[in-house]
Amino acid sequence: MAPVKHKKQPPPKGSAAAALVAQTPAPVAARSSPTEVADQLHSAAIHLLRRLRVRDRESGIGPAQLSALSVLVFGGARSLGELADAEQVRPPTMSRIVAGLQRARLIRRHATEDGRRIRLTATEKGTKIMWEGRKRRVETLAKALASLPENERDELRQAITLLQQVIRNL
Amino acid sequence: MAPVKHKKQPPPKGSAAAALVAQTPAPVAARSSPTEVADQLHSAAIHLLRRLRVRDRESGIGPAQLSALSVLVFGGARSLGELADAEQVRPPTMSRIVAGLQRARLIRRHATEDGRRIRLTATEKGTKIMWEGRKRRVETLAKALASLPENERDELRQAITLLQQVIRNL
DNA sequence: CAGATTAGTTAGCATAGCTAACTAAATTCC
DNA sequence: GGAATTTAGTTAGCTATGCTAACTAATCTG
Repeated sequence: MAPVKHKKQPPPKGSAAAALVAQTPAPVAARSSPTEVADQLHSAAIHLLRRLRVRDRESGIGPAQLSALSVLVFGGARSLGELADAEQVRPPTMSRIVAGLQRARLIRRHATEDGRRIRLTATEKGTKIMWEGRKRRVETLAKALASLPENERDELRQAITLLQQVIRNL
Repeated sequence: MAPVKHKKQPPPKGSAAAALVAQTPAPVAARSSPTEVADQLHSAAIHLLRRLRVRDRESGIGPAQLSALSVLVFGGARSLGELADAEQVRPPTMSRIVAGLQRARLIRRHATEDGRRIRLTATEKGTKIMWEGRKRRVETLAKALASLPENERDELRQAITLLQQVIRNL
């Protein structure tokens, strides 16, 4: 990707690009206080997803629908309320997301014995699209990851395991 | 692409929470193929931000406004177009975000010699709110991070450095 | 100076988030 | 057994964010 050159600019007080990732106070002696790690982690997560989002758009499905669908595809069938919980979203929001997914024939609703609840499952089409989307996303990331030497990639994987623990404690 | 086997979880009887983080194949012999690392990283980033979003709502500012404001506060003044680039968003979108921020007195616009461009700066109020928001966010994360033993937290910090490189290569 | 380019805005559309208020089914309780 | 309560989902209506297309205004180029 080209680094978007602007013709002539009166330097806006410091390169715009520099501030992008370095949204943290000072790059001084790197310490591991929870606060610093938290800050950098938060920033990194934001920028990571912002980049990947671009690929996701190719699916033609909105991010919320995509994420909900992924739960159904990779996590299996569940009710609307459960899906809302999983996505940390209110029931009315999930209701609309589900309606959209159904309209696009990516999921199906089934009745259950409990007449209030509905069981949601991914369709063939939904499953297929999900896998393709994951493939695109992961391809992009994997390409960038491939430039790391194996041992560093291994460190990263190790750290992700820790990160998953941290997230569960959140 | 490695067709990693997924077993469909039969009954979603398990708490919805279970599937939240475990949207990845199997906790089998952990390997470090770019694909697997990419997949887990992507999933972890999504869930991390989803949790932190909750705290962000307390600021009463939307996520896009908050993110744009953070660039101005921590990265310094810049033009609307630059801000749009930084946020990976189209100019019309940024135009509206900026309008909202201005309406809330969190930023100010200034004329430049180039009559087409505007210079955006955070106000006192905007700066204050941003720091408070960052504090809340980071507090939440830091608390979770604090439950890690120091050496693991150090590993994590180390890995974030790698991650930042990866993101730049994205 | 005329035309092309660049910066931002306006209009109009879709998705996603929320709360409040509703319907319908199941459960509780007298 | 039937009324009251609780639970699951939907509908309505608001705001915020994303987009493209089409516009205005300023600058640059030839």
